[in-house]
Amino acid sequence: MSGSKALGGGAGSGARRRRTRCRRCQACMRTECGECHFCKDMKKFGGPGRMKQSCLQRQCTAPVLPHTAVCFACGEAGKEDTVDSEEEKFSLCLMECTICNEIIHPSCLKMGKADGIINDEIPNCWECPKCHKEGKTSKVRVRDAPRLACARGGAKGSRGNKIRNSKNQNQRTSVSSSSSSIPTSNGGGMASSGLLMSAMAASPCQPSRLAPRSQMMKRSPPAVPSPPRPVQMERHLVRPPPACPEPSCLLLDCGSAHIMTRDAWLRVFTYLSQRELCVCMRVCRTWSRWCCDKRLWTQMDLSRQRSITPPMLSGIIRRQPVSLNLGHTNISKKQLMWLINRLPGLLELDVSGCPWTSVSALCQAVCPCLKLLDLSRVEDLKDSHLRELLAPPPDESRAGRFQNMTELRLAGLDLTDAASRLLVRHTPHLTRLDLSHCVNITDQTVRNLTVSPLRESLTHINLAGCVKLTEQSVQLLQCCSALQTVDLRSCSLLSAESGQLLSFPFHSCVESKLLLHSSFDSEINISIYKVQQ
DNA sequence: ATTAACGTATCA
DNA sequence: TGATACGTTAAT
Repeated sequence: MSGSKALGGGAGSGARRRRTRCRRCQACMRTECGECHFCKDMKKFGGPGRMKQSCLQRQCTAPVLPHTAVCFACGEAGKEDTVDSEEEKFSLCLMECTICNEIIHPSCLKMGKADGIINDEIPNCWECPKCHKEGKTSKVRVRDAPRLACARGGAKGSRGNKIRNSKNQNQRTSVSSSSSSIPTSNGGGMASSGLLMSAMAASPCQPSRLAPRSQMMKRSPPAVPSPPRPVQMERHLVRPPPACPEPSCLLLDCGSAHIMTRDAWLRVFTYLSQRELCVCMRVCRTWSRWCCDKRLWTQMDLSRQRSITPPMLSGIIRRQPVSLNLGHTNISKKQLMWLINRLPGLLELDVSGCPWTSVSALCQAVCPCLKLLDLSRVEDLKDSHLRELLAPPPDESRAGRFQNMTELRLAGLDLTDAASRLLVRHTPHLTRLDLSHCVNITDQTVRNLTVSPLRESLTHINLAGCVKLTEQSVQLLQCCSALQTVDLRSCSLLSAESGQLLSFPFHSCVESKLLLHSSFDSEINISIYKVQQ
């Protein structure tokens, strides 16, 4: 059956309108990847065209009401473009209720608009005052979660179907995640709502109430107390915020705009820690939006968090970091897969100290942008796993999935010399390589690296604690023309003199330092640094 | 008329 | 329960 027949039983507004692309978000602006499951199904990519789904990289983050949508009360379209103030714009835009599906101008409501609960993640989406007053909120939240969540679809069919529908929705934003709801660390599927980042200690409020709307400078609690959180929280689609969160200024009680514009506030916010940003998010709805600006969250560090929770995951997606540290967490495979597939702009990922059973999620990920991957001390990571991770899938003759990686950290792994051949073959742009404390690698690894094109690109190499390395390695490293830093500390077979063999060949090298120190009486540690002016 | 793809039914 | 199929809607 089609979604068009999805009538709100007792909902009053009739057929639910199907949402459509905004055509403006980053996802909408992308071209089809041609590689994902859904692209491969498309006729244009040689598939049968049965699935009829959009490319996974092109999942709209802000699906809009169709432009044929009209107000249930007055029959007219959205008229927000005819006015200037935020307040008036809201009154005259079309809002779709996630519970009864009714689309209406808030100004056309007889009962007043202040008790509606706006869904910040999707344009023109709220729980209308009528439904809210009738107390439908929490019950519906559990059972009709799909519609609440993604503002698409949702026939009033059987309960089971509704749950499954939500899954379909979420699958659209993942490549191969087996779970659509936000996964819990134990692999379960329970999700929670909101932007909360409990990992960041402070919990930003869910700024979804209308009532404090005209008093945004005040730190005020929500005017309407939140309904008690249901035991099973809704599953929903997590969307990143727009690139420049609206509005552009704060409105004061008198109706004029506060002298500090969004851009000015954003400059102030750049001086705050992530913890402080979370506090600011509780001030008001506008600040909450502004503080979600991804420019404030380019780096997110959740390392050593005891558990990675669904709110943390949605918080990460909302902020779209460029650099993400998940080192030494208990993140599950499902969670990692869910995350990675929703962070198309991720450049740096740290999963050091996590179990390979979780990290193996990367084997199914599409992250062509990734520049830095830290796999140090990943539990049970072997050569074969590295091959699985770096090599292209067997059915494709194309390049590996980390072709553009420039920095790889493999410290403390149980790798052999075979691993270096994988690096040479599948990470051709590597400039920084950390193999420290890989105690099984030998001179052969250094030979493999230095006879390959990597010889020209490697600038930093860490071989500290590789106890099988001999002076041969030191000699081999001499032919690396771009090398700036070599760490050979704790290589117990190397003598102080062998360090001197490493004469840096580049002209820019003004000084090479040979640091000798001894952390253990029985061991000579050599560290050689090139110091550039 | 054509294309894209949403939302739900159904399969495995 | 995840994967797949497909009628139908929205845009052009």
